Amino acid sequence: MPRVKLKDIADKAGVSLMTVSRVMNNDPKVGAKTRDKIAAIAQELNYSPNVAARRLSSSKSFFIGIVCEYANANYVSKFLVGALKKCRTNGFHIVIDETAGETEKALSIVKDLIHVTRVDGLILLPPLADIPEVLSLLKESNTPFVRIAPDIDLLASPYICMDDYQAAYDITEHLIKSGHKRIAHIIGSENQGVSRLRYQGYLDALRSHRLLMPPEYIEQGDFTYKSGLTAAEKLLSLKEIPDAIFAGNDEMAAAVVSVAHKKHLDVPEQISVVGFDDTELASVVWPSITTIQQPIRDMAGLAISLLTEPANHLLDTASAVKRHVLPYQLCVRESSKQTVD
Amino acid sequence: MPRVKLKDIADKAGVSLMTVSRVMNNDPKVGAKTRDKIAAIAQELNYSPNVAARRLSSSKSFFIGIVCEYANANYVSKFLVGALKKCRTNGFHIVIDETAGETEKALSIVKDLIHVTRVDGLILLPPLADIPEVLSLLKESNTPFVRIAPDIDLLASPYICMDDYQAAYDITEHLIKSGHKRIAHIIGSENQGVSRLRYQGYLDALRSHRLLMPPEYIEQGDFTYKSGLTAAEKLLSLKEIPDAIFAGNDEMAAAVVSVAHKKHLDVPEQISVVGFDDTELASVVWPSITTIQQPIRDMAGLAISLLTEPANHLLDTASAVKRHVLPYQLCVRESSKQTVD
DNA sequence: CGTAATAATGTTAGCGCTAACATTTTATGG
DNA sequence: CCATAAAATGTTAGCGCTAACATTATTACG
Repeated sequence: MPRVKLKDIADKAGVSLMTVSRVMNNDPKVGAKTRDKIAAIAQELNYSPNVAARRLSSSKSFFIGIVCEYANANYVSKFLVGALKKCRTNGFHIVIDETAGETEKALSIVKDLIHVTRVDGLILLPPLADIPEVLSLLKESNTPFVRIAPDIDLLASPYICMDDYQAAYDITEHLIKSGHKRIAHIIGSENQGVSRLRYQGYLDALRSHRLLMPPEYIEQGDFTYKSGLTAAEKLLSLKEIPDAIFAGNDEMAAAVVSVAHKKHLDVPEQISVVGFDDTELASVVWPSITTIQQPIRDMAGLAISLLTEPANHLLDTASAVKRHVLPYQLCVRESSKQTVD
Repeated sequence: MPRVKLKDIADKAGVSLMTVSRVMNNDPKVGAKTRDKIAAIAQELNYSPNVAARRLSSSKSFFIGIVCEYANANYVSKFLVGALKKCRTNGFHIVIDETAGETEKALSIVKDLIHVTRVDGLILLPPLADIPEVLSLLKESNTPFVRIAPDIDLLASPYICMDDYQAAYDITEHLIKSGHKRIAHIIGSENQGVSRLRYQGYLDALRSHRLLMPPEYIEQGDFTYKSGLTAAEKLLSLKEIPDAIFAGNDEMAAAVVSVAHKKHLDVPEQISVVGFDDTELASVVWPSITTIQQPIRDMAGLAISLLTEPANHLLDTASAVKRHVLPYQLCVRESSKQTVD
């Protein structure tokens, strides 16, 4: 069964194949009736365009580049899966490259993607969304790009993120509503915007519930397990220890659980622990950790849509929607006490 | 700078573009001199074929399918990165699909990949490498495929794996050479071949060093953190506790560390702990866990090579090399005592 | 040396699609 | 009702490559 092509649809509709091509590419100058008729036939015949032919005759490459720091970081892999799925349905392909920790490499990678691979669009994953040189290169070269969770120059490009502030607020409130009164927080890396947002969400949730924590309930971490251990040691050595700890991410939360066990504190009976990000770690350890799930796959899908669906005119700076905030999810697991009311 | 194409090379070499095409496709009927000359020019001009054109005019799809259980499992993501990298250099593209736990879906996914996406080759990741129905479907349809770490029907296709037995032997020997005398083992899931191989490697290493462990030093786990906790609780409650524990994977090793801490045992001073797989977890926790690193990216690269490089004649059952064993690496980290000699 | 077989290279016609331009149809307005 | 603009559709050529067949150069051997 040879695949159905434009000609087949054209014959069936009694038009030229060019008209069909126009419909497929959302060219506005096709009559409404013809358009509907053709769309219906295409649907009926289950047409899908031949990417190779399209690529050959158009000036597009149908490649989307993804640049990240470490390609096997957990969130990168989730992102990849989401991106590949979306691409599969619309004929684009993914090229991924990583800086492997050397931030300077970002510039040459992006250059290569633009000039050699000739990507039609680019996605910058954190923390690469915040390199000024890369941003200006992309703007100069007129390459459409989308950033994920950027922290600087928010008008430079469309970007996709989640509401870290609100999520932190919610998870703190979850602790409060479960009856906790002494809630500590371990802040993430100082130089990352999300750490501030999560901290602020925590503070504001407490304030709305008229709770006030002593300053020693706030520890500074850096998103690593080890920093979580240090912070937890301090928090759990206070005269009056917290009855809940909100760690800035899952790594640190896992460390808190580990220290609590060492001190023979039962989680969650004696102390609740919550994290952030819903990494693999959070569901793998025991007790599994209550956390905030970022919609990574959806972010990826949206990023690809923005770059590949012509309706989005990414380069039309004036009209394009810049900010896309996706919903998160609170995953209540075993590490936090359930509401008792 | 428009890309160099076959015609450019042909002109420069004074031959027809067809001859150049033949050289590019390793067609044997090209004279040796011409072949070398053309190859040199292609190299010089830095030619790379236009995949779209190739795809359009040949009968190949230049798609490789990857089927896995959970696309965001850690090893899958590493595999993907390796595969994408290799594909980038040879013009193939990846389509990934997942069964999401429903093994029955594997069959329909594979069917779809073969008949709708029309992949040129397929990669089955564990545990999907061991579904008899899928294997027979693939054989019937004459689709080249490669399996990663299969456990059944080893002649059904080429496959790529590492030497789990030898790696287990090595890591056990690492413990012995560091002066450990009482080494326990937590076996992985009963129904997975690798559990057996790792257990056997452990046993044989002990035997070569004339060590004998009491039967209570062997615990059965199932590769989960939780099963690791249970096993560790038992092992660390024995009258004479082990001075080292080799867990069948990192999840269980992390659980052992956690229980050891709870019992106020210092790792590695009082007890060494080693795992297997080198998952993210192993380097994230503290102390970081000594483990065996599987060469996942290389496996992916090799799998893609096997499927895409025509020299490999995968379908030529008689001649194809079936078994590819890739080297692993022992990653010595903080959780095991260093050799003192 | 000639002729048949074989090896090496060339020619032609598309693959399915889109850009660019050509043509036809429809709307607009005096 | 016709000229003119605008909208809708059609025609043509070619993107870079390969399959299939056509041709030419080389070798083998009686």
